[in-house]
Amino acid sequence: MAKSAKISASHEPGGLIVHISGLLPSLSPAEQRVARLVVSDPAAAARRTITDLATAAETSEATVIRFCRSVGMDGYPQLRIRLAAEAARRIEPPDARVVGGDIPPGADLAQIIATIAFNDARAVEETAEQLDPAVCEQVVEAISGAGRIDIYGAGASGFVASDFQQKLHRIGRIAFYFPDVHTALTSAALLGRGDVAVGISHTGTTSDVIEVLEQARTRGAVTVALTNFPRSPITEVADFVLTTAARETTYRSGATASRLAQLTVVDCLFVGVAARNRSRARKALEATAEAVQSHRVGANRRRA
Amino acid sequence: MAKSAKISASHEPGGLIVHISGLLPSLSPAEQRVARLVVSDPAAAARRTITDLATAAETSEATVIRFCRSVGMDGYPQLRIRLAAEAARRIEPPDARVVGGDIPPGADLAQIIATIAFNDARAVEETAEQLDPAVCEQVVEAISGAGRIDIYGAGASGFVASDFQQKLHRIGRIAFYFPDVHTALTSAALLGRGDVAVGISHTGTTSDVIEVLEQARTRGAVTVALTNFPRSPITEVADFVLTTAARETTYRSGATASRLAQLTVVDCLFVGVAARNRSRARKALEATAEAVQSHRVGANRRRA
DNA sequence: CCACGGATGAAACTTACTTTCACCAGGCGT
DNA sequence: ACGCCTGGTGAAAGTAAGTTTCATCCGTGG
Repeated sequence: MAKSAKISASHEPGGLIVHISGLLPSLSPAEQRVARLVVSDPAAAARRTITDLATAAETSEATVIRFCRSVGMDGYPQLRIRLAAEAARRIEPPDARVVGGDIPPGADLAQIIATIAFNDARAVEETAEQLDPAVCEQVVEAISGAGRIDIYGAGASGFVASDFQQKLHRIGRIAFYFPDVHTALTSAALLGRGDVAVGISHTGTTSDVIEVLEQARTRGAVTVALTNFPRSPITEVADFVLTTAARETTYRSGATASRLAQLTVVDCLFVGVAARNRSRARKALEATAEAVQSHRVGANRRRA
Repeated sequence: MAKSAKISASHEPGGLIVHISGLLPSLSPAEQRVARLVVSDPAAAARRTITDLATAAETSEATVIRFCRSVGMDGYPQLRIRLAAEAARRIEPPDARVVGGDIPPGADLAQIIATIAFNDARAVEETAEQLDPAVCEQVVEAISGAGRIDIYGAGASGFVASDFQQKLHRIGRIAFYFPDVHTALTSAALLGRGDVAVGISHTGTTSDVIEVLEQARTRGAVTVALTNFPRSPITEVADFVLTTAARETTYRSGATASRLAQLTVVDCLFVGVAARNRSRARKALEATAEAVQSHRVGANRRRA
């Protein structure tokens, strides 16, 4: 009988499988049969019931239990769980993800999905990593104390601008979004010290947005730019620059990754502002949530 | 009736945890208590016995079993094993990241940013993982061959709907987005066989969107739902159901993670459709890009 | 107010797991 | 060679875990 079982069992380093095959020779014949089954296909073993496994190993349940104890487990259920975990962990490698930026012409949908998700998630993560908390802090402060917040964005960035406006509005801040240049310019002309103007442009070259931001600045408002390119023209008219980190390659997947990155930044600012005044923000949010409640039908329910 | 409903239950790719949190709202109160325990700490749950878990969730074993069945498992042992496997796979969080859904009151901006980005990125990844390529394929096919595509979405989901509309429009598909119920209903009434209607609702309970989708369906259009909850009412009026996997916790970070997830799905569909006819799509995209060129100022340049 | 249907837990029941124990085979001292 | 000991083993008993059934409760709508 393996006397060392107890000892090494408590340690049981690296993988459980490795551990088992290590002390395989020290096991009794019947236990070895069990061990071999387990080692050769941990996942399958995890799925079996003790009786099942015993039968497969041409032995009795009692021996399986003994085997469990021999390898340092409390009992069969524990072994089962450890086995499942082990098996799951070693399935990873065969994940041939399509990491390359572009999508090959012959790609099937599954590949497309994987690629897009990868890039999108990446854009979000990398954006967060390079965001300067200090700058964010200042922007949050400016917005928190602003008399009024104007948000500009054209085309795709317009959605983000609009989203930001809605968010701020929902927590009781006075925010506006202008889809067209003329009303935006008009509004910017009315800004003053203590107000904030936010300009969103992925490329940083959208003349409409730049123009409006410039106008706002000359009126004394704090200007904030959100763009992917830290040296683009829009940064020249902004007091604070926040950048996204989407590395769009082709037109193709196009705006989405950058959109997500922009939304993430907007969300950070929003939460930052909301966090400054929890109770007030919470109250406002609850009120707005309640307002749309009547437009919801009976919640999720069991299907037959 | 949503064909994919049953499938998605048995399909249940991606993460089991994600899957569970998706149908959390469709569970009964007692089952929800169990679900929350499981989701919040899968590894711990895997270690518990059914009686243990039941006690912790302040309910009976019977309810735990019911919960197992509700999420598509045969019984408790299977759940346990899957849970263990799942937990093992997500060895991810190496740093003391604030992975828990919520942001602590005292958090500073850097923490907030990290948390948001983490959750956002996660939502995107997990959404992609659980997306059923087969369903996507069918939706892409329907859209590719559609005479006309109507897209509905209210509030936050409206942005996504609008984004989708714009994307499809840019590659030459005839797509419409309606911000209000009445025009949407009017339009839906004019749909017919060969047309496609897409309804977007995070909760899946937005009555306006459901109503419009239903209308579209009775007119013979193919209906597609995009929601976070596979058993929500909207799925009952959809021929195809696509789900996102954002596990929003509190109001707080609120809509953003789900928004990103929705956009990702939309992007996948878009690319899928575009891929069906590369040259035509490329040409359309180039034309539209050129159109806005005059609104850009001299590209990125060195700062003084 | 009652009928209805879903949600729920107590208890009965089944299955899985664990322990006990008797048996067997081989080693070994006499 | 004979008993006697020892570790390995499975049958069976015992215990705990998981599953089903069913009566009850509670909110909903007629």
